Amino acid sequence: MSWTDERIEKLTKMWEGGATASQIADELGGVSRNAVIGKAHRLGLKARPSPVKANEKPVRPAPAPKKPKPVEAAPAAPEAKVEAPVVRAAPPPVAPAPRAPEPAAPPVAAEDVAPVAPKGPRVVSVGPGGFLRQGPGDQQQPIPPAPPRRLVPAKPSAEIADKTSLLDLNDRVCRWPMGHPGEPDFHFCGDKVNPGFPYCVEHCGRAYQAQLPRGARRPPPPLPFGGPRVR
DNA sequence: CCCTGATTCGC
DNA sequence: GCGAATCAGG
Repeated sequence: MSWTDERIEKLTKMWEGGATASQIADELGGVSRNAVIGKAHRLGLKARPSPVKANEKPVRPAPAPKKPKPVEAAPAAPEAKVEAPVVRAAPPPVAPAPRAPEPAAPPVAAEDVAPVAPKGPRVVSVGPGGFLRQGPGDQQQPIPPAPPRRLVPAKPSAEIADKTSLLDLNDRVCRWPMGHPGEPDFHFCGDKVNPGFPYCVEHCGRAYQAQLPRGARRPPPPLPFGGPRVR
């Protein structure tokens, strides 16, 4: 298989959409996960939460037992890089994993994104689109989490006709997935986004409150309404 | 073990 | 440029 423009485009969109290399690989077909990653890097679109890359260590002493690297003389500058904790709204995956076995724990790792003071009285804020946000003690009857995977299409009629495909995604349309990738009628919501968010108002309502279904959820995600997701 | 992405390097 | 092999963390 060769990297045609179409395949590259699909790879790019899925990669940026948060799909894993494996998902992309067997979605494209004919390529391995490694091929996808390799291509992604060559395209210059790396930079995504890597499980391995989280901590940045200048470790490069003896990685290759079989393929030693000849010379690497680089006196590392004694610069301790302290990454400021980046606060961002937690985005559910654009392309839900069809193979994910458990409905539990979709995207947000609480310790990942919650350097926020859990103090304060009732906090009820209103998002740009008008949807309400719950405060810490404000455990409103939790709407069932409803992770993106078991959604029934909200618009039964507009299935094939004007569905928003992966390639139709842009910064102005809602990226909420409807159905499962790979299925014939899989598409995205496609409504106009709630400004500043990757989803429309309706799905913002789901995306940003579904994360505290369990009673144990103490810290509600920071949710800076100023500017999540810069892109 | 499974998964993930990153990197290397022969082709 | 490509991707298997490998590494390394979760």
